[in-house]
Amino acid sequence: MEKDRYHPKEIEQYWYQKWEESGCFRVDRYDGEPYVIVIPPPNITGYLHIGHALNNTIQDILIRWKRMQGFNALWVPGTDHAGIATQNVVEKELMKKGLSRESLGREKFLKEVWSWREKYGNRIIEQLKRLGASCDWSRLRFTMDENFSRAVQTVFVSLYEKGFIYRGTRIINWCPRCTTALSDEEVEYREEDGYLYYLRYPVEGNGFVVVATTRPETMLGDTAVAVHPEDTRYKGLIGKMVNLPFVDRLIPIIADENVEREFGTGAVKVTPSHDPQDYNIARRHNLQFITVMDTTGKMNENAVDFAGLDRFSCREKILQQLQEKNLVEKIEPYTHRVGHCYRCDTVIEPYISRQWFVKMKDLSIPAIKVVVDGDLKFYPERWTKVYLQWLDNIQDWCISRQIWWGHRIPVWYCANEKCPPIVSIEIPVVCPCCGCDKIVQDPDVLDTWFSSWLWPFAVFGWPEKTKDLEIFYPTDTLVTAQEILFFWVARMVMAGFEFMGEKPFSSVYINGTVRDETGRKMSKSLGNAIDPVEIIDESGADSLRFGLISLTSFGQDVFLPDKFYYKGRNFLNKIWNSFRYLEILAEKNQVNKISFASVIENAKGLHLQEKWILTLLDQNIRHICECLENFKFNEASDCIYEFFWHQYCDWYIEMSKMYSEKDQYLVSCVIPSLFYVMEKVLKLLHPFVPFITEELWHHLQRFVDVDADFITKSSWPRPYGFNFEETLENMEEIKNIVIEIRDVKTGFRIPVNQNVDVDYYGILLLSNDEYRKIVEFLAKVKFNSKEKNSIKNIPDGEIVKIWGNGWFSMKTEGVIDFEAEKKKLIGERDKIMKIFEGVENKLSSDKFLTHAPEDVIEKTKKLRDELKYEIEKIEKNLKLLTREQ
RNA sequence: AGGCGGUUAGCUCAGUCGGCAAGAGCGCUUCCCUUACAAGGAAGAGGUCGUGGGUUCGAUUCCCUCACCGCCUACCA
Repeated sequence: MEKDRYHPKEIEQYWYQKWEESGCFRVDRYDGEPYVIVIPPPNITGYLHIGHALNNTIQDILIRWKRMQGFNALWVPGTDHAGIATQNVVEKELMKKGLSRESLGREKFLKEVWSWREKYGNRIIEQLKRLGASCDWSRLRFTMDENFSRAVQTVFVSLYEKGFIYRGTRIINWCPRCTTALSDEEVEYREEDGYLYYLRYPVEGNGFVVVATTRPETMLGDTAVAVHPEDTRYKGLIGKMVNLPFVDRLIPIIADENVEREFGTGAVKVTPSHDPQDYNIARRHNLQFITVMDTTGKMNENAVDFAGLDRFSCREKILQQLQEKNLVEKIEPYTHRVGHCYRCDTVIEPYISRQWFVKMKDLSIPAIKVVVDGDLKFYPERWTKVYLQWLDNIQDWCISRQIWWGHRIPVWYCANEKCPPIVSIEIPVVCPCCGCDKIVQDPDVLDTWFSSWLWPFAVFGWPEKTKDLEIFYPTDTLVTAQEILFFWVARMVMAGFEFMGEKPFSSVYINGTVRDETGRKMSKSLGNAIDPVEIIDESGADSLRFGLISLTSFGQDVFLPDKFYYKGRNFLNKIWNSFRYLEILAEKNQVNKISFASVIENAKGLHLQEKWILTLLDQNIRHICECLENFKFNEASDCIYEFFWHQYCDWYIEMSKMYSEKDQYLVSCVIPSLFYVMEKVLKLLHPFVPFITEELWHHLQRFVDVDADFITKSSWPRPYGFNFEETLENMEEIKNIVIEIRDVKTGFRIPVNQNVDVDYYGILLLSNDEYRKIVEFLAKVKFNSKEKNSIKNIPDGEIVKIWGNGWFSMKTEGVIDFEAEKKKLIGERDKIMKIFEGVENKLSSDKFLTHAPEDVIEKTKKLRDELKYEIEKIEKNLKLLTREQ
């Protein structure tokens, strides 16, 4: 261990491999209390992005912590087949080779996808390993595994038989690029600048009715014009017919209460096949449904002269021709929300189509109840409301997708159209209704989320009644991102109750979203992403993890600055080097086997600094535990950071340097204490920075008997019960006087390191030999006790400082800049004076004294005294400065 | 249109169940390559805690108003 700088690269690789080889994360027992997390399965097309890094670091912290606490801690990993996304990726690959999905045909295409998956599907899994994720990889699952397919089929059939799944012709969201239906959740709405076009429709007989629309091309499919029944402007028109331009179709003017009188002209064109509201109007009024586009967004034969045009070119052309016919009243700029496909960003087309749906209302009931009853909790709590709101307004779920990659819908249709669909897990040979063998399977596959929602139990083998399922379901904590609360979390809860009769997890921690400096979500497509893998390459996963955790508080979004991981990186280096110090110290003093037992036995005989650091350690252990229990990860990491760096390293380690080599106390108490605290800190840090702590754990074993061969398998620290409260105050005072002396040295250009003589009188702390020696060592001074009155004989060129009821003085280098010092002191005094006056006022107020609680009054009085003392001290120093004593 | 979050040091963020002389990391200033660590050490500078009200002995913290930023829901063509 010769390097003076921590190099994580080889170390991280080495230990991950060792952990896996040694089965550190594998759960192969069913005894003990389980603690289970199922991973939000990343897409097989995915790369690790910063959001994954945060999400999985949190899960890893929880699972490592629980594992060390002795739980039978299982983290189940896996990937999602991501139907549309994966199919798109593979199609793009094929395109490069001049091939297409259609040219290959279904079977060959699926073969291609599987082989793509074999090749790249575990890329993100490997990246998770680099992050340090301690999943049980022997349980790695994939949503297209055989057992998973079985689960999906079972669920489909079961819901169908219960009447929850039905097939219907509805208006759905259609992506003309992916040529598939999407669920409502898969559409992303964005504000876009468009136009509101006011079109004149000739009314049969005479005149026009003007309708406003953002999508003029849909007019070809209009089958009515609707107005509000109470709208006086149009009352006379209701029941009349309009002659629809281009298609030469007579359509009625109807009255419907859902028409907003204030919007546009108050008259709305009705296109039942291409608009959800119009669809509803049409059903109420028995209107005709005319589809004017094909599945790729091109106008079809119903669009007469416009057939074959893309929907957007058609828009232009129609406008042009309408203008030529003088049928455009006006065009207004208009900002509206346009739906886009969440996988390819193409503008969604509302489209009438026959699809499979799940009725969600009944399924949502237990999912609502469990949260209302408080048996399933969200952290932060505010997500409860979002979740419940969505469930309260839940709509039927469109689950069929017109793609090939995914779980094929287990439904067959008989050639005889009168026979009902055959819904079955097993592949049917003949139609059970008519007995003929002319049956074909539904060509569609199911929504990817129709498999994901089974994740918490399907990963354990459901519908088989496995031991895993029995022991590990329900799971404990789900850690996920806000954006899949509806897609996934809510649906998992519903599925959990429906198929397992029990909630799938009891806590849901929603981690914050990582955004860039403009507040946008970080994503690869936006090109604003920080690549976590690059950070791991450069500074190690531990740095990344620590930096992320310490920057993101309880479920709060974060704008990540670049170099955010420097905090972690520097911290690791500090840990590394402090450990090196311990090693060198132990070696120098020829200490091989360090036992802490005798130190504990003799704890009362310890010196101030040992009592102090051990007491602080216990306090911190308690606090960190509390933080973790409440998902306050940043508070926990900051707490260890502060304790380790600014107490242990800055003060305790420094104090250990005051002993000469092989000093009896150093060997028997100081070194054991140094190692004891180090051991506990490594354990406390392990969930956050697993690699470096594992590495050092093995160095530690040269000196200390530890409780496990891997730190990963060691036990979580508990406070021993050191409770030397009184040392805290003494140490604070020692620190304060050391800082004061250093300040004086710095102020008067004495090298902090230079040992100087300091005369003093009346400083109580220094009358204790032990304490005085500590101060002398840390501040690099030699104290000489003086008489009270000798303050009068201090020669020029020496600076005097008041401390407590006494003073100390030291020679300065060269000439003292009295004016500068005076200015500084006056500035300080005035600042404190202001605060003092405020406190005085408070204490002279009867209202304060009668209303405020006792302890606050006491505290305030104490503060006043301290401030008063500070002011007096500064004034005395001012006097001394000009030797006016 | 509703709902939710945010507004604290130059930057990124903590914090406060109301009682601090308001914190951290980075950045900045001065000094130091002191035998664990320059990815370091020592000493500093820097904020009237978004606006305006209210409650209170006391508000950065609680309530209301407004402003700005962001997110999520919603059938206004």
